[in-house]
Amino acid sequence: MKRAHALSRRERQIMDILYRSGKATAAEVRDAMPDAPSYSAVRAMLRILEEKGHLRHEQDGPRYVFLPAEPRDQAKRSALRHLMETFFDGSVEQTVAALLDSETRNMKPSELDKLSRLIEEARKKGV
Amino acid sequence: MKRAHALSRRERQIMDILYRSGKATAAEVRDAMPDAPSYSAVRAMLRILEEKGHLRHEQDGPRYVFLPAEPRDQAKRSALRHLMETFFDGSVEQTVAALLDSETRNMKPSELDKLSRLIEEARKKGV
DNA sequence: GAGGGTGTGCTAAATTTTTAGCATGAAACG
DNA sequence: CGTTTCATGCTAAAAATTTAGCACACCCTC
Repeated sequence: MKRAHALSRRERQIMDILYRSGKATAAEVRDAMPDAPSYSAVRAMLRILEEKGHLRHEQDGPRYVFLPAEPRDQAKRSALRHLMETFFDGSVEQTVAALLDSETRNMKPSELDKLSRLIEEARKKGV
Repeated sequence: MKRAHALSRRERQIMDILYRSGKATAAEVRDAMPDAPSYSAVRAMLRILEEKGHLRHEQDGPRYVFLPAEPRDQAKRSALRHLMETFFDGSVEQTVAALLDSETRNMKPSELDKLSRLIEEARKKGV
């Protein structure tokens, strides 16, 4: 995620698949696509993304397994920041509010407890 | 944000500018681009995005002002969900934790208070 | 050994995206 | 009024992206 808008449609899709799964073979990447082209088209795109420096490959037995070049933590941070700036005026509070607002129904009390704890810890750190 | 990977590089960039600012003229969209092409190239892209149904225009005096076709709240929700699924295994808790982790230094106690309140409200709603 | 399945490297063509310029109209200015 | 500036609609070409097929290699089974 070197620059927010450096990737094309299919490139973005492939990178998201890799971020979600951590790593994947070309066949796995292809299986994760709702609108998958041919196997060789997927491989060609993976090669291009590697040339561009967005991902790398490792040998896994007879085949390659692909991983994002950028550490996941870093990519997370960038993605979060970009989302906040695009939709929430850069505000953590607004972002969290939207998260809680849209997902409340699915959260257990224990999860809410955890969040409270996280906030307490953040309070200590911030002082 | 009809489908997570429907937009190309420049299309994505333009939609993000519109979501960020709410609405913009072609000149304003262009000014917001770090790597802006010509004015007429920007207008051409805006026209294409409108044909595809992603945005609409209104007359504002002598010029058009462009707005996302999708309500901002809806787009927010979609974007949040997509981010959570891509980077946080779909977990609100993990997402919030990452937010707090990376932004703690910038948050005032009053903002943390507000978050605590939000969680309390979420707790009530969820029961 | 032959055939089938799976994998890679590479190439080029098809397709999509992006770009910019032209023609025209309206408004502002001297 | 003439000129300049700003705006739109439109077109086509340049550029980028995406696609798929070929040649080859390796492995397994019969």
